[in-house]
Amino acid sequence: MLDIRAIRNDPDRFRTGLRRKHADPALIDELLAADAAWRKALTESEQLKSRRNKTSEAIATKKRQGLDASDDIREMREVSERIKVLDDEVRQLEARVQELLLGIPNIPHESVPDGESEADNVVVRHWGERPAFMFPPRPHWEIAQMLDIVDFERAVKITGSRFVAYKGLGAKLERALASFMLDFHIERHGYTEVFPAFIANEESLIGTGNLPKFGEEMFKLEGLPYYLIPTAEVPLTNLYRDEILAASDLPVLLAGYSACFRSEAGSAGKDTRGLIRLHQFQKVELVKLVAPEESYQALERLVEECAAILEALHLPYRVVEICTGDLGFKETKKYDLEVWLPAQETYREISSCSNFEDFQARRANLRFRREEGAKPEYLHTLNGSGLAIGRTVAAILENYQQEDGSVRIPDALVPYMGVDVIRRRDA
RNA sequence: GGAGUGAUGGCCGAGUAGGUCGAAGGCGCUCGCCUGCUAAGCGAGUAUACGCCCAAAAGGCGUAUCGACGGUUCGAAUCCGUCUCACUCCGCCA
Repeated sequence: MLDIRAIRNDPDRFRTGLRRKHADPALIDELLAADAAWRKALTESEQLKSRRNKTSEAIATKKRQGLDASDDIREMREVSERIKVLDDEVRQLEARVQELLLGIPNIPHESVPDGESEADNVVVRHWGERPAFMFPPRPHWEIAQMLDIVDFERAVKITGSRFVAYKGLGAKLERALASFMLDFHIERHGYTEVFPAFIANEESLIGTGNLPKFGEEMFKLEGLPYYLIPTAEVPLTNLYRDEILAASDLPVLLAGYSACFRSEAGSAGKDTRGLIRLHQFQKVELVKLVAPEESYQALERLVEECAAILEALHLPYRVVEICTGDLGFKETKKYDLEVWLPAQETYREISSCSNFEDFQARRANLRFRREEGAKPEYLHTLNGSGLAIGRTVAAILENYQQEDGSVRIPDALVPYMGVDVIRRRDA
């Protein structure tokens, strides 16, 4: 949520920001109109209330002195009627302002490269060497099927398409990756592990910016104001909702493992095979709550922390800076980490690291005090996937595959797997 | 799921035959005094949000807030209704 006062003071800055993001700058004018109407009604109502308060006191005084106050009472009866009508109006206008405010996207940071679409994103750097195969590399779903570590067909019986069941060493690989990533971030980067609920209420989803605009992308529980979380970002960011932290509490660094549920996945008919695009996947998510002046440095650091996992697993990747046109609803700046998938000969997003500045903090009322007695200020929130586990499995299967169909386990993962290679049962 | 109790300021806790209650008192905190140091003691201060005035800060004015929403009333922390949450007991359960 943007700062309404900042918008009143300098609407052009926000119109420009929205234009850069290819959002409609007229949203600002609509908001300002509603805001002006709200303030007008509010002022009128408050003036009447002031009058009523004074007169009510006068009535009390008169009655105590045994004087007649019926004229005042008759008059205030009318004033109160008018107040009731006005307050209805005020409530509606205020709700309108709030609704508009919740629907306006965040504006890009000045450092974000301009661009129309995904095609204009900027590759910042590459890491690692792509494996050279002496045979045509197989796509990960073929490898998984050959090794019998993911059951694509049977899983459909349980729920439907776009769900899978990991089996045997595939299931263990999922589990190993989750443990490995969590341990890595906790031990090396100072995160605190949080194991959150996978169901969140509407307030939480408004807090992170998933509601009110993106309800269609989530699974909602029937008859309840609850949703399956689309990412652990939701519970982690909301953990301190409506709280005022001390400056000494910052930065808050949270690492959480969760299943993530996305109802939109697959609607475009892309990535119909394999582990890339599913209605449920697991992910280790990193969330940072930081002082405003530190958030951009924290973002760079976050990218490195997520990249460190890929490096530990020796998976080639590149870092992409997202341009203004491809930036999402709530972020001011975003980097994607894309891992190399040899069978598709392409880089695929495996992590997304964003700064939201105070956009989520306003919605979730996340504040801190610089010092005892100081006025509370909104803090800045960031998050990054560290990493998406299904896509990491896919990347390991494809990058570590061998000609006979077996897959080596990255050294860093061997202690967690207990084996250094996954072979076919009949091999 | 059943029964009951409760919800007041950073915390504890008064206040219900409706009016001068943003709300006693205590604790905590801040500043000052006192004190060889600490503690104690003494004094003063100590909520938040929003709107308006002001170029802005300082400041001033106003409104709202005693779980939430709605009602009664000229006027509600106090009366009525609905809801939410917390706690206790019982039942069920991994």
